[in-house]
Amino acid sequence: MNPKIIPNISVDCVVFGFNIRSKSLNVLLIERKLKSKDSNELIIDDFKLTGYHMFENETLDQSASRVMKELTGLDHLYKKQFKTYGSPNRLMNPKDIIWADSENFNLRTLTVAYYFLISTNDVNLENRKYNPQWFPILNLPELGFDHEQIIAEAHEDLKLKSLHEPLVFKLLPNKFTINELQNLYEAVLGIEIDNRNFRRKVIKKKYIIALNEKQVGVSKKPAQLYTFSMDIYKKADEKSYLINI
Amino acid sequence: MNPKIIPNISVDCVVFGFNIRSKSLNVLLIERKLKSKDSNELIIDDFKLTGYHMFENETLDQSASRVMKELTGLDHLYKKQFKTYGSPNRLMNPKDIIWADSENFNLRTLTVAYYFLISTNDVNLENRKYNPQWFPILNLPELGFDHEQIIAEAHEDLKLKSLHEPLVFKLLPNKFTINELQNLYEAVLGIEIDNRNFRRKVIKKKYIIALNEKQVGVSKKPAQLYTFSMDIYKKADEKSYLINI
DNA sequence: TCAAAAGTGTTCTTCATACACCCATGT
DNA sequence: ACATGGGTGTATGAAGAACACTTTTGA
Repeated sequence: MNPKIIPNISVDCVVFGFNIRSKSLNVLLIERKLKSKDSNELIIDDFKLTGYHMFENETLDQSASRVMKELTGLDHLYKKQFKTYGSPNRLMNPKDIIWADSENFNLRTLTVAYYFLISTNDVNLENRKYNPQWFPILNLPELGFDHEQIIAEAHEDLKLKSLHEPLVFKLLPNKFTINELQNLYEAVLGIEIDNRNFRRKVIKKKYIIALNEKQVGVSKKPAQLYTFSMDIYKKADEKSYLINI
Repeated sequence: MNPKIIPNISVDCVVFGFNIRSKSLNVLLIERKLKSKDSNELIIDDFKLTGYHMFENETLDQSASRVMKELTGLDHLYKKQFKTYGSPNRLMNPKDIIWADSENFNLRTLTVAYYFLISTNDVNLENRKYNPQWFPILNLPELGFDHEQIIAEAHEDLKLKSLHEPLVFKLLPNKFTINELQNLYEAVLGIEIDNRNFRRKVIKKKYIIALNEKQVGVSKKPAQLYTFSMDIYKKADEKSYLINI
């Protein structure tokens, strides 16, 4: 038996992936293509986020995880519900109307948006349904629906949260170098950071642990590897209430 | 013509009000009462947030503002959509089921939660429909549905945001004293702050402006009044990217 | 004159900031 | 040997943290 769909509620997933080599923060998108019935001409050819309708018997978090698993094959990723979009005219541009018509879905759909964090290293996108592709957040293609806005707001939330929670480690492999962490902060926040000051600050933290390991397979001086311990972080409970208004 | 209701989508409003005199952060609640059909005995007697179904032709923000206006008579208040609740069993305790039955509403309802910020000074709750009442956030009564959780998560979001945005001024009257601002921070964050250090820090900010006015009608030394200028705040654009992990 | 809250200074320590060169490694 | 990115130290100034008493006012 198929689960019953809730027709006017969907989830959309903004998947953020940090690429260590290109040092860029990326978003995972899928193609939205539609050919005209008569002329066989492409009348829609852009990209969109992955999403799907919610089922009757699942929570919002479960809906999001389900969509994500179908997209990447991965489970148990970090996810954050960050905003819900429900304007009656959020899907009112001509392409969106044609698309909704062809897919037979309700234009008065409310969508609950999540973002997911992952290291692009940890995903294999080959041979996946929907053919998902990474795009740098600073160089996104044309997007359908209100997905450009959704991505922008996800990014804002990610920035804010990154400043206070150890979120960014979800965007790195388990083992990482200090410079990779710095590149990540620079990509997420869109700022430049002084390397010496950054190292000093990071190395001082007890929950960032130097491993007895170095990078392998690099054609230069291999860097020291570190890991992040959530346990130690939680115990330390470094709630520094810096009122920063 | 009546607007058409979307039966499975609602908004709920957490109204935070700071009370200058009691120095406490409060939440606005309404009674949930139901009498048994036979015995005339109260079978439900607790409190809940205000909320209502969304209409077909409005945005989520409009729904929230509408509910809020009906509750307090006030318009154009600061509001923030912070989370959406959609678990299939979020309304599964016996009282909730009885209530839903009596009110004839769908238990599989997704609710989009907002919080509002206001100074209790600026609201007059007398003779309002629903008889709303303020409760200190540290001393809430028994709450129906999942509203205790919703309030807790609203408070968490408010705490986090208060550290980085000039949100708290929405909880004060236009003119306020330094000590009132300090009491507010203490109530919102649940911390104690050193008065001398706090004054020094606050007075240094250009967007906190000393007025040529003092408190009136107090039976002690009247305090200097200040106001917050959003314009100056925005221009200053003090985005100090203190990474605080 | 008293009660109540407003207002005020200093020291110490920590942390952010700015800045430029040598080092270790694989090729 | 060389190219590449890894790794290091110091000085200055700003701001946080700790701490107790005097002042002003209305009643």
